[in-house]
Amino acid sequence: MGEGYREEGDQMASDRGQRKSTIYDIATSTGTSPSTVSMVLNGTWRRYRISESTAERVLGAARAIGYAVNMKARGLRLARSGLAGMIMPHYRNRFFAGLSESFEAGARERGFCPMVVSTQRRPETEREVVERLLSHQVEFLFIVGVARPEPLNDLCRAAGTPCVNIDLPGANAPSVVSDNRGGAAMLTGLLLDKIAATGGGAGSGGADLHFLGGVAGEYATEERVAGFQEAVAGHGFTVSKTHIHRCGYSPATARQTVEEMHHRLGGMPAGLFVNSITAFEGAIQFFKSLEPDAFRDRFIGCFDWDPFAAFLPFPVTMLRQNVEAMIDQAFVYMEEYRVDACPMVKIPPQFGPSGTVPRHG
Amino acid sequence: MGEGYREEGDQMASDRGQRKSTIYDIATSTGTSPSTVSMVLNGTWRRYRISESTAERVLGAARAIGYAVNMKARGLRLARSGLAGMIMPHYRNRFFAGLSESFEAGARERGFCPMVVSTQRRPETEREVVERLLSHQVEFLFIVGVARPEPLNDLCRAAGTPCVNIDLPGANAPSVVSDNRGGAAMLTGLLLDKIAATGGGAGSGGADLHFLGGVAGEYATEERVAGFQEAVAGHGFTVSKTHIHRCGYSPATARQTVEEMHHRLGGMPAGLFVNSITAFEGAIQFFKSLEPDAFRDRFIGCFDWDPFAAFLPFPVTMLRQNVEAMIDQAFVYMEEYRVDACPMVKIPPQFGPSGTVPRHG
DNA sequence: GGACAACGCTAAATCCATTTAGCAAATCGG
DNA sequence: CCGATTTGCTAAATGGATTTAGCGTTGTCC
Repeated sequence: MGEGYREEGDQMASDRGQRKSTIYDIATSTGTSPSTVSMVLNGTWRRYRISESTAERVLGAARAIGYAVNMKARGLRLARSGLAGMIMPHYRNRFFAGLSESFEAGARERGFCPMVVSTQRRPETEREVVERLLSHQVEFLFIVGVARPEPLNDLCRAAGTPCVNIDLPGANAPSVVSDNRGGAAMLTGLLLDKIAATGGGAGSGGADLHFLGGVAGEYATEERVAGFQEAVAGHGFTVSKTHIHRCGYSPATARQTVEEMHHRLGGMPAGLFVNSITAFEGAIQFFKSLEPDAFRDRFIGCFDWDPFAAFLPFPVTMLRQNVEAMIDQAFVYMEEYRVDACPMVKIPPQFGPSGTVPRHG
Repeated sequence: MGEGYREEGDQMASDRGQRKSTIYDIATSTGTSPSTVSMVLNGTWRRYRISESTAERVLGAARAIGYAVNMKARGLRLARSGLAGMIMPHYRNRFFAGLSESFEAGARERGFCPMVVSTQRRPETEREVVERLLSHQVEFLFIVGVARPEPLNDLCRAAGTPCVNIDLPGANAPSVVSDNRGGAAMLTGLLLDKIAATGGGAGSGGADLHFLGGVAGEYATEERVAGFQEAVAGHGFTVSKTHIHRCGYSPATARQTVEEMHHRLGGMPAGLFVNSITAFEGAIQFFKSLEPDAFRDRFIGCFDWDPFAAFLPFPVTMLRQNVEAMIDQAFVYMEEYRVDACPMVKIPPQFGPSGTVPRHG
């Protein structure tokens, strides 16, 4: 074969209607060759001594028909897709929504088209989506909030695609997580201070402070429990295992757990450390049934942030994970990616609301 | 040219390291041709009389090297990218988060890889992102919450890509929106009934019910104002323009507006219709400063839903837009897309929480 | 035994953009 | 006026998967 581009004879291919226009169309209509068109559109034409007048002619024709490059073809040729992938459990809280938006901004800044897909925490979906993204040749992949990211890391490695774990760490890729332990210790310390200031809290050496939510054995939960216990011990209290309720993340079980706790104690504890916004949602479902007075001198902390939770009828201290810093770090890891290096960094969370809107990108 | 696939002589191309594996690799390693491999991997091999044993051999080799099809190449050949695009303002509320997740589930069900990109309501970003998605050959595009979608619709039309507007309608593509007018009338009626039941509300023929938030001239706002007024009139009250505060969507201005209103009235009105969750966020910033008693026999409604807002220290009636139905309808429009038809459908919103988790996909 | 079908597979064109090697014409130097 | 250079552009290969047309071999049937 090798007839190159379309010759005279079928000039009017445009009557095929909705076919997308290509550089061949532009070449025919301007009486030039596809190479010329490609060079002009890529801005490399000066280097190949295409004349100013030809360049203008081509550019004009391209604009006239609203030409847009076919990234499929370009990507195939250049082995660069221009796609940046990220998977995450869902978008239904500020942490994930913020990660998503920061990622998109960062990807766009770097000239990629962001591709975020949610997987509803289903391992099978996670795997399928990663395979899909890889087959679309994403140039790197951020894996957010996956309990066991190693199989996904391996998939990426097999495809030669850099990846970074975010929120939950994994052994087979660089990981960026919140400083769960430090943050939990900080929040716990703050609650203990508040309790102490009101003169309450110490019953027979143990602090009247409970930990609610999370999954036993899960990285983030155990880190936070450790920070919690560390702070409790640091304040001179003994640590009681019975004060720690790893009841999962679902609002329903958190609600039930907090209700039972309330029943057992005959009222609210002096302090409550809630491990996530979803557990918090469950807790306040129960709180709703209590008198406002039940919260006098009671202090609640939450390792997550939501604008509405800040306006509840009792004081809540919220920890906001530093979404922007996490994403920035993830990009750094991605840029210096080597298959053999799997560092892990812990980003300190911050108190209070502060904006979740990412940098403009 | 035309040497087809790699001949003897460079069998060991695999020493090039990280190159992704192709059907040519499989063909060489199994002693077959790329065509055969392609047919086997696509499941069309029986139709072309490939023997069972060859098929097994090829399949085995593919699995062994972890072969994944290159969607770039396939897409180029088939003029089908397998990509489904959606743009939306952001993910920071349940409405958008829900749309996003429903879309992803629907796209996956239909065999597409979803590609959701947020544009922060910046028209320039919207345009850029749409161009990008089109150049990646998305097979259709959902455009969510864009004030003036027509230029984007035109871009899609030029590319021969079907698109559907969601949340805010546009003249140049099918549109799926909430029944803003009907929903607003429903919510307004409910507030008026509650007010009437407490015996309050009627001051010199006008209802003591205010409308807060939204942008003058914007489609959704004006529809909701119309529904609001319709219901007020329907209850036998005269409609007062001074009760309608289109103060935008930002929490800050909503807060200020509601504060001024409170000052002017010397207290809370009997009813308050809040036009969006962000305006609501601003309003409760102010409410926080009031005594709980200020809300006795006061009724608040919000044309949006958030799980936390439901647990505030005063009753709020929330309208939840029917995200799943909207996305379903959008897929229907997409499937029966014709460039000349631009229908619009209004999906009734619903009271109360109900889940935002989309169908499993 | 010769025509024909069935079988099992492959060659080659195609999708579109990129890029290197190189061709023909114009210009220049001497 | 001839060889050398510059100018302005094009041919053709490339990337990976798909798909139609068709090739060689074996088996069947009259």
